[in-house]
Amino acid sequence: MATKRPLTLRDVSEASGVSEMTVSRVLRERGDVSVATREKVLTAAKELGYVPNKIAGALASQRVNLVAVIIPSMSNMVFPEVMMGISEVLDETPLQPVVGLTHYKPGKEEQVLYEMLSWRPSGIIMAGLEHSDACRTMLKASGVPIVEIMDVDGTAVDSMVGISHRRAGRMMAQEIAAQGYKRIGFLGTKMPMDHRARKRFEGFTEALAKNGIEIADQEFYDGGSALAKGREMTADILHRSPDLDFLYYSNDMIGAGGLLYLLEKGVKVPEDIGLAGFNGVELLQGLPKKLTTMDACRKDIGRKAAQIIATRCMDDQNDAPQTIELEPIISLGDTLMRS
Amino acid sequence: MATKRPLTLRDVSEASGVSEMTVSRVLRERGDVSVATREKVLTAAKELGYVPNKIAGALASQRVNLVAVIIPSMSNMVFPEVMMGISEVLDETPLQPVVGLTHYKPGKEEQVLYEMLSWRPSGIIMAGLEHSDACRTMLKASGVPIVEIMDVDGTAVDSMVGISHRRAGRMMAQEIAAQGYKRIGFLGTKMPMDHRARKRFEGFTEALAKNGIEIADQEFYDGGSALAKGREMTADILHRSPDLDFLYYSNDMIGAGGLLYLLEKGVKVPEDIGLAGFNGVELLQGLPKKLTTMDACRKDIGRKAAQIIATRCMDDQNDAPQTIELEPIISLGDTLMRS
DNA sequence: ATGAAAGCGCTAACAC
DNA sequence: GTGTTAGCGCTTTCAT
Repeated sequence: MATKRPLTLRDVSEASGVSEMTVSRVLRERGDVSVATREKVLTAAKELGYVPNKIAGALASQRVNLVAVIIPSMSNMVFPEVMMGISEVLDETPLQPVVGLTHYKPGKEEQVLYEMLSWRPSGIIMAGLEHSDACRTMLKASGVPIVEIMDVDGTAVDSMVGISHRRAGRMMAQEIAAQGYKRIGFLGTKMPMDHRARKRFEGFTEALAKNGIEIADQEFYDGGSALAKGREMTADILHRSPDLDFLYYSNDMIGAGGLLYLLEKGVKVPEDIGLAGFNGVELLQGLPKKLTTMDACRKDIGRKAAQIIATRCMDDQNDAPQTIELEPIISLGDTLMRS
Repeated sequence: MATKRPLTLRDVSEASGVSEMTVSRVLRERGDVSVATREKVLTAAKELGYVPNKIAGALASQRVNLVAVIIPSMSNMVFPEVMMGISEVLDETPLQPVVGLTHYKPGKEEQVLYEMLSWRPSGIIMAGLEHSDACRTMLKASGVPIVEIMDVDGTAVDSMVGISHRRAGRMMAQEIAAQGYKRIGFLGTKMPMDHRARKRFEGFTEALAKNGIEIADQEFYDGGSALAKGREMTADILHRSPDLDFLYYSNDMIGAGGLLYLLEKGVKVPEDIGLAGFNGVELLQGLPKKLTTMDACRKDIGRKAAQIIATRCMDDQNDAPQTIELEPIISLGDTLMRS
């Protein structure tokens, strides 16, 4: 089987005896075409197995129905859910998401953005608000709608939709302080580039301070199975500070590990030690006790972001930049005492 | 801020006083260009914030360094790992992966493939061996290297790399029978389109039969949190068939749910009941007991598939189709007795 | 080492 | 309702 030249419109045109232009119209369902010619064209195209060349189409029409989605990672459960929200909305439009991963590295982010922009997407959805100057410049120069997602604690290039992680941290601290916990430990990741985790932590300590409480101890991890790390870190921090009465985890996975560990040890949760995580992952439904956590409205964020892009691209309404702040929802669970 | 026309090569050409052609050469690092002009061009390009238009570039050069990766889903931990293997290899080349999701629906698969082909990718990596006739036709007509991954029990359009799921099922059955378990239950998903799970089940029952054992009971689920479903299903099947002494789960997540449930109930695992799953997810590291499972070599599959595509695209060696069968590795864990 | 001309496969804009 | 013409922004090829 020789490597064959891919089929072109011209091939379909010749096979059907209709001009290239009309073939193009039929295939794009644009403009009026008589039923007879339409049939001829469709038949010819199908028989040949013709697949339109979007590269040429995009160049000619100056339109690419692609939305660049730039996120840190796909492996921690949080972004797949955002993606679902995005797809749900874009599926109703001719737009298609294309994702690029940054792995929380600013350098990679810049590179991925450049790469994406070189395909001239119709819109951009990007996680976070902190980007290099180069990124901001490219974004502004792109001339397409941009939505920064997940976070609203900062300044957006264009639109943003997310939650306030500072506020989320404060809310959880309030809840914990209100239940009378005093000796609080914080367990998180070692990622300096995870700005949202950082903001949560800042809000958390700030609200604790207002209640006259200081973080008693902290522990950070890096890589490996989060569930296993949650166990280890919990063991370590309690070994070092046995008098802790509450553990705040920066994500649900390590929280779940901690919970499993404490339960095995026979520690009474939440009486002896209270626990809380962040994110509301589906996994938690299957745990022996429901971990107290906070839902970051991930799917909703995806939906809202996609909606902004879609209306701006389709209706071509050059809308003003929007800011949508969603309310993180606390899920009390069974690992925090309730008065 | 008026919507600005995106920059073109011409803009850089004018700004630097160098012909478009030479600018193009500098930007692509092809052909000899004097250091002086090179500097001029680079400076101008950076100052303007020029981003090359790949659409035009691809059309002119008839080359698109994109590899289409078509997989069912990103949310069950198995494909993200395959993606890592793919990226790892493609990162060393000019090729870039672009993923499309089928959600285990043949109709969607066809649609996604068509969409992808219309961008004229340099290669295609596709999960599974069972595709509609339309898909096979498109694949063959595409004229680019194709690697079907995950499974080798069947016929590939071109190359394939994966494990034999039938064999994996047989291996686990052997192990279970060898340990003297007799009353075996199977718990899986309701997905008729998950051919690999089906093949594992077939191999499993076949090998059991050779040992004079028949599946004693089965249970299927559909949607929801896999961990929670694992609990429910385990409760249900044991309620119905209290005499079961082994449970084989079609994936590790429901297996983990079952394990957690049984441990809470005070059931002795693996003495009273043995347990096994499939896939070797990282999560398992944090469980109270290590679930017996089988590693499907997902990352390796990704790597090998990407290598095939890369060599065929780059070195342009029109290599013959390859078949690479990887060995699934059984991980004995603590939920199966060991003699 | 640099430039000019001719397309790549399609669609916008206009004829008819 | 259908066809013609002229590009889209690059790269290839060939001159210089």
